Amino acid sequence: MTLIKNTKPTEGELEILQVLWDRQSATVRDVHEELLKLKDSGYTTTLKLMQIMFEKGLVTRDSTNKTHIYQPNVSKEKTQNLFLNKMINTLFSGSSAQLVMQALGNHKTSKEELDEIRNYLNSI
Amino acid sequence: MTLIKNTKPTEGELEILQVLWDRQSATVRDVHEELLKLKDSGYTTTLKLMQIMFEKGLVTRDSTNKTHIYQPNVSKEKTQNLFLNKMINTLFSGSSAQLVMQALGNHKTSKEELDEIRNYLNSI
DNA sequence: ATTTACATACGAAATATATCGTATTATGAC
DNA sequence: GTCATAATACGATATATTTCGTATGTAAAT
Repeated sequence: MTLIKNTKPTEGELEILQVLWDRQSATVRDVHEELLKLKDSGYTTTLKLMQIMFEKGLVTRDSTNKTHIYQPNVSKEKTQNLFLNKMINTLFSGSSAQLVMQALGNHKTSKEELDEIRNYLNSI
Repeated sequence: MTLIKNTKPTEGELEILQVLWDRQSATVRDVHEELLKLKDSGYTTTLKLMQIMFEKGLVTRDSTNKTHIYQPNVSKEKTQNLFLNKMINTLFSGSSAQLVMQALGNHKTSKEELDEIRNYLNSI
């Protein structure tokens, strides 16, 4: 498969990326054990997914040793924006403000977080 | 199929729901014509999707006449929250504030919208 | 050297989703 | 009534994604 960037990761791929973003790098077993905390699945399932992600260019890996070591090859920020923009367009009529207010309104947000946002707003 | 609420709509289903939310109610042809502005696809594709959505309970329909009239059966707000929460959890470590700031930072947001958000923040 | 423990590779099945062709039916025009 | 038009129903195929079994390789322990 050709290395195509800006490809939207699937659900399963996102779960794996989460782990890689947290740890910087990890083996298939590392990732798999982390995923087991969330859901049941076989080891080879995780392996296969990570192999596919490698082919897609979503991750890199060091295969000098028997046990490969994987790293994310797309940034968390870029990926967040990819999904945010998609969502803003398909569910919020293209208005980020609408999304923001909806997000603030329905998820309990702490005073500290709200202050943080105010500061951020003023800095723009 | 059993009517299961709180089911996460698929991509295609979201596109259709968008149209229904805008218009309150619409025929398959109405929806299809709207979708054609976005992408190519056959009429029966749209039809089939809407039939499936009906079975899932995502939409209702009035079938007294030959041409059925469809209505959304899930609210836009509920659906927005479904996706927002999912996204906050899987991509923003559970922090809505993080999502909000990321959304404000990368999508161009107008002065007016920013003011609107400030007002909203103060009203909490 | 053989066994054991893990690792990768890879094909195939299972599942979810999207797409479309065709048969059938209803409606209105003639 | 017949024909043309347009709608639904439904099965089949296509595509994407996930899951797993099995073969195989490698390294360490015995």
